[in-house]
Amino acid sequence: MSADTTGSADRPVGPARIPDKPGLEGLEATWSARWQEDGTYAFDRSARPDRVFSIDTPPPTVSGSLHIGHVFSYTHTDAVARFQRMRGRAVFYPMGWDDNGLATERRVQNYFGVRCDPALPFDPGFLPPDEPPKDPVSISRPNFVALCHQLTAEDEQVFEQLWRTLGLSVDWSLAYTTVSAPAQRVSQRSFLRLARRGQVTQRTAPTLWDVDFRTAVSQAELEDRERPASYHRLRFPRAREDGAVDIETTRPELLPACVAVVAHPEDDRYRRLLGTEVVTPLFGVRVPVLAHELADPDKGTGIAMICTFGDTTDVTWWRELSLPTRAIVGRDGRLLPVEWGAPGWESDAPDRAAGHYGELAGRTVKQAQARIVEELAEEGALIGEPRPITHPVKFYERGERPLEIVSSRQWFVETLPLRDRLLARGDELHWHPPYMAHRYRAWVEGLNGDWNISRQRFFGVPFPVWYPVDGSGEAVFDAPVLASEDRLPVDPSTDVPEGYTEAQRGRPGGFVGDPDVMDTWATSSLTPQIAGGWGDDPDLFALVFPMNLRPQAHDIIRTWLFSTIVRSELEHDSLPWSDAAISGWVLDPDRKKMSKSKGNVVTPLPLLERHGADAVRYWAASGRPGTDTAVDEGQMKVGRRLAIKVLNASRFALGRIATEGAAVATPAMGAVTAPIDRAMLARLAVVVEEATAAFEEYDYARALERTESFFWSFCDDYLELVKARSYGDAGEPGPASAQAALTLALSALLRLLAPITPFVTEEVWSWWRDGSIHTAPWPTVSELGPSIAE
RNA sequence: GGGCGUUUAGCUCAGUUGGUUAGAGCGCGGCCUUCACACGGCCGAGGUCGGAGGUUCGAGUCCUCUAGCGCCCACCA
Repeated sequence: MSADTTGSADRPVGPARIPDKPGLEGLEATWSARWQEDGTYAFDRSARPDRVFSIDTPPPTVSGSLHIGHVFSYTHTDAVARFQRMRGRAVFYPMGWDDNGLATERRVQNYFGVRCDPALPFDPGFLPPDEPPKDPVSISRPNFVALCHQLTAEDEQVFEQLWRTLGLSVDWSLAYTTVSAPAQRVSQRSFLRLARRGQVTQRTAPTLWDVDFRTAVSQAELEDRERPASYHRLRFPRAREDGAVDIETTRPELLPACVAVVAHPEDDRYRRLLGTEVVTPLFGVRVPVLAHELADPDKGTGIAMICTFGDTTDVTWWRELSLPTRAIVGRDGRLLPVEWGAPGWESDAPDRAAGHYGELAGRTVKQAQARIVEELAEEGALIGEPRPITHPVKFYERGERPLEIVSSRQWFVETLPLRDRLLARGDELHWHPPYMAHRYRAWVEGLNGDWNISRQRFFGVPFPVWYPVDGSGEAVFDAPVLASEDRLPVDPSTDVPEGYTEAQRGRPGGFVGDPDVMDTWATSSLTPQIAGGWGDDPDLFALVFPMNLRPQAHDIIRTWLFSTIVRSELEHDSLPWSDAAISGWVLDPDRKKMSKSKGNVVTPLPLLERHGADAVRYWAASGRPGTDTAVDEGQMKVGRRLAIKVLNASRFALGRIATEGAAVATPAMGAVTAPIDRAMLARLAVVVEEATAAFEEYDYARALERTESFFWSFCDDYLELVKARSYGDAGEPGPASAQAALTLALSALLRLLAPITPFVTEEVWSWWRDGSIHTAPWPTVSELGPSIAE
């Protein structure tokens, strides 16, 4: 910065600092640099705990570009942070980057044209190709992870620059990333503590599985998509009696995995069949006819085939009816080989079963379905034509093919036993707006399984766990060796458990590392602990935790907000924060949801360049809490006009109240004598009260609306009157009262607007005041004069 | 199937315990370039507040029912 910023005492005061033609251009660069230099937003660690206001800032995923939705919700948080800071709070406002996880892997794959092959050895001299080649280059896991770190570091620079341009008042010295060593340490420490208390356990269980990414996913990452399907009516002969039952299914390819059929206990059509057996067509497998409440008499023929596993209902039936497992879908989504006649695969006609199944094995489920329908038709087991329907199918939210359910070994956080406690925490949390609490409650009440935190991926926080290898070379998964907390973070693929040497890796009598990484939410759910230095900086953590505010958008209530409450409940027996402020979505100008596939994503940088940060912030702050808001350049133009008005009105007002070469003095109490001035200040006092109350409830939009409304009438009416009075019209009160009132009003108005439009208000403040407006005290009614409050 | 939100001027939205002729901005029409502001100012037209019923002296605001839109959740036979 130039010399005039080095010390306020040397700067000229009064009107000399006011430019002749004030403008908005360049304010972002000037003031963001100045704030950084002055440490304007630095967290004061010496503050008493009750003076701290801590914010659990959402760490944006850096694998991709920021879109306007980020600008929208981060502006809301920033406005609240600025208000609290001016209220005298020591604001703990960090920024995090979520660089951990599958999103980063995908970006690295596309950006560099590489693919991770964990079987390859590390290549210390590897350099990525200049241009992504047509066929991806296979590289080792350590090389792949290095590229992930490299690219996310570059992305983070770009993001930080955007946030500075937007004017976020974060303390950049507190920045963290979710894949950094400290974050991994926190994540692994929490995992180990849960594991030692039995709150995270490992088990082999039916797992939601994405066959393209070849990883488990959790319930929170599911979404339903409407997909076409067909009811196929299959005829199952009875095993010992004459007759048959017809069963409709949309997944005939799972017939070889059928382990039972099920009807509702009250369904008279099937009651007499309960306890008997039927035989699967083609495969000749005898399966029992069972009763279960979940069987819906109105769906299909009212009797359903239970397969391991076609959907989550199958899992429920399989578990509650204690059924055997006949798994046929592999991790790649293709049908596994099966030895018909072997234990578990008994058949009345094993050779025939093997013949039919031979047509299916190795095919994808889709191909297998087409083939088995032909076989069923040839056998005469398919009754009538398949009947097309449309129904909801579960997908991984990032996936392209329907999820399968495969049995696999995974780590689970035991969330189901916590349900009641989690509901109580949801009631305890202050939601803004309050109705957002319903989404959390609906989610917790609908939980149907524990939280699977294992992912069969590469870039993420590894499990700090090894397994002994027995004499025959098999890993003993039931006897995990947990890392000790004092050596975290560890990577079990390169670090060695205590008591072993690297030479024993993978050898009989030796050990193997857990190959998986944690779900990205397993780490993101610890952002209050990561940002607060849990375990590493106990004084800081005690100061900031539990945090005051979790700001986030409503789409991740079931993931981030929920999982953060789970972790805090298990680790600290408390809420992680007292308040949650939930932002809406940004819609495109036609009020459609933005998505990459639709190509309607709006990027913020051109808008910031065109309208200025204050204007974009104004648009964002006009969107009420929790309300979906359309991108509206018209609103940004209004914001820009407001910012320009602030410049010009302030220039005019300061020209009236300052004298050449002298500072603008704070008016003496009682200096405002004229009724018109007192009336204006009285109205302003109401605005101060309303804006303060609104901000305290995180309603930045109401605060802005009240302030802005007053500001325009102040300009249009009051300033015009002052103009007339100052020009010496007869019979008007003298200028002293007007000058005092102008001073008080301008000062208060600038501070009321400062959380929303930080650049222009700081600029004007600098014309006549020392120090930053953003650390100036929030306006009060009493400062406007002793009698105004009445 | 259950739940939440929303419906006010052509458009985007305010309207906080029910109270005089329902507000703003954009857009539209008109006027104004003299000393804060043309990246501007001023003036104007424009709404039976989704629909039906109810409570009340009085309803955009409260209650019941109902319709449209959006979203969340739910076991996909």
